[in-house]
Amino acid sequence: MEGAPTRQGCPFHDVRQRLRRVGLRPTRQRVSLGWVLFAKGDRHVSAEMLFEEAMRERIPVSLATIYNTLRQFTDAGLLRELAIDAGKTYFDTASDDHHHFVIEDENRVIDIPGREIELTTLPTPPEGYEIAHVDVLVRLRKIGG
Amino acid sequence: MEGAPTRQGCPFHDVRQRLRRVGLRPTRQRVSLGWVLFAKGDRHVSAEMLFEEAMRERIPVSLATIYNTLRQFTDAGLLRELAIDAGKTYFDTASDDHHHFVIEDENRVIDIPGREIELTTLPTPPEGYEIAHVDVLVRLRKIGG
DNA sequence: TTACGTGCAAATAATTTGCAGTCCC
DNA sequence: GGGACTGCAAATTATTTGCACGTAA
Repeated sequence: MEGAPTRQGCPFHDVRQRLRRVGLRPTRQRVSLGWVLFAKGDRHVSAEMLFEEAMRERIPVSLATIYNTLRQFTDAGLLRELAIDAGKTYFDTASDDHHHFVIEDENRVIDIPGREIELTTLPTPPEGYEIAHVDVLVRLRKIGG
Repeated sequence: MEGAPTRQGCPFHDVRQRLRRVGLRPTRQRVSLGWVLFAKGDRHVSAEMLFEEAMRERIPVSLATIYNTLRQFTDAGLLRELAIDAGKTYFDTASDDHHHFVIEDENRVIDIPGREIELTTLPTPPEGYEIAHVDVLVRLRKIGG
């Protein structure tokens, strides 16, 4: 287990691997965006937010490519679409099993660690359907607000 | 219980009352739309869906008014906005405490009777915030689909 | 009467798409 | 080299808004 030659620590390398594994060609833009999204733990981003972050990081990428990339990553299972409020789409780095606080009016999303919420019983799906995923959104408001 | 003089049964009358109670003038359009929305049990509609239904029912109303009315009803607490998929807004007749099945790809929403799902523990909100509402979305996919 | 509502069309916002040029394998 | 990818701008889709006219209190 020790001294193995794998270089897990290199985020760029990891991202390339990850992209290849899901069948996406690791291009400059995808690798850079993947690095922004995956190298810093869980993220919740909208296209606009990711675009601004990319600008700040001097990553040369167009807004259209941001949209396309977010969709491709989502289709590939690297991201999950978060339905927070209609009108704007958010994406969540797709770790298994956690839910979200959403702050009303502000557009902030905060992870709820998986264990802090628990469903006792899952409902029976209608005939011919199976459960793909369960989303729990806990909407918050400012006290006194 | 029997032969009481209240006329609970008259949907139009009920809707007028209801609108007045939340401070909305019971105009022709609002009463008609309220009737469509509230007289038939729980509903999940998008603006487009409500508009088409109104057309079928020969209710003279413009799409802009549908949007305005849905927003006004929501602000007044008669409806609740449902975050299903970004891109399109759905509204839910705001009964207390139930959750939703959402069928992937199709845009269908089905109520989960309140009792069929149960949260054991609610997570602790961050300092200064309180829980306004909990939404549970159970996403379904066709078996074998 | 008079402020509030409604309809229409134009405006805005978010996202997608077509196509010419660029880059990875 | 050749097909996959990107950027730009134009197109599409969902929703909101401004303003003249209609209508409930």
